[in-house]
Amino acid sequence: MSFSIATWNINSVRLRMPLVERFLLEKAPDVLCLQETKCPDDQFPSTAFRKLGYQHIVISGQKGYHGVATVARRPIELVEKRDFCTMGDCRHLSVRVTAGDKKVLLHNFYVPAGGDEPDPGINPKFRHKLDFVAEMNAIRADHDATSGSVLVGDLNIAPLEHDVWSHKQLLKVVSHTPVETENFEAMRKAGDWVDLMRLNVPYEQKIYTWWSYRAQDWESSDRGRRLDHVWSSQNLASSFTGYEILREARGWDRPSDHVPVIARFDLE
DNA sequence: ATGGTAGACACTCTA
Repeated sequence: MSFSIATWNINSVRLRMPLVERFLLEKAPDVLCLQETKCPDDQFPSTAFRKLGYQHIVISGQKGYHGVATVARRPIELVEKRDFCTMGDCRHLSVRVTAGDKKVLLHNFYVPAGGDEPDPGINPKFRHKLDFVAEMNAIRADHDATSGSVLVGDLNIAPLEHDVWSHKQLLKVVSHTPVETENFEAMRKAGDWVDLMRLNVPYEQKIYTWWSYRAQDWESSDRGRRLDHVWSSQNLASSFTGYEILREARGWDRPSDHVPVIARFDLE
């Protein structure tokens, strides 16, 4: 059976519900993980999701900032909402979902952006980001014959040279500094995660999921970064059949600065 | 080298 998981930093789920509807109607993923919902739980647009067939909803939201939500066509069971760095931020939730012959533990992450100054000594937001990634070392790609793990989200780091429009020009820009990219890749490998978006793609090929709001013309300048990620355990990587970055969503009316990524699996 | 845009919420923060 086919099984698909989408991830999208929506930058206010209430404001952009029309875009979410369009996306779910066009692409119909089994599960959608949202980040930056900016919405307290009691104001989450659950009714709209249910009408679209996404009847199973797990949310971790707060007023004004951050917030993650996972919605699905099939039952999902909350596993954990973890408070990384004990800041009280809503930046993670994990659920369990059955797909074919596997029980999948699905993590939805929103890693701190880290501010502008890439110096943890003078910028507490950057310190927080590094601490958060360090704490993610505890999140492992657990799997056995009947289970697997997936980790998706806005991880706010573009780890590889061709995950940014200009490696050289971004080496001192938060999201692509060596301390971030090195710690990030070490953390991914420590957890035995497979970077599915790079699995069958040449190293030199550019991959972006985010384009700044500040560009005069995001499309022609195309100064993007790969900040959104889809990882899985080794056993699910062998069931992975491909993915899609919905670049066109960046050109929709009043868009998020991130676009959806949809990963597909074929399970027994 | 700089400043550019966007959203929430209530004036300034976060991204």
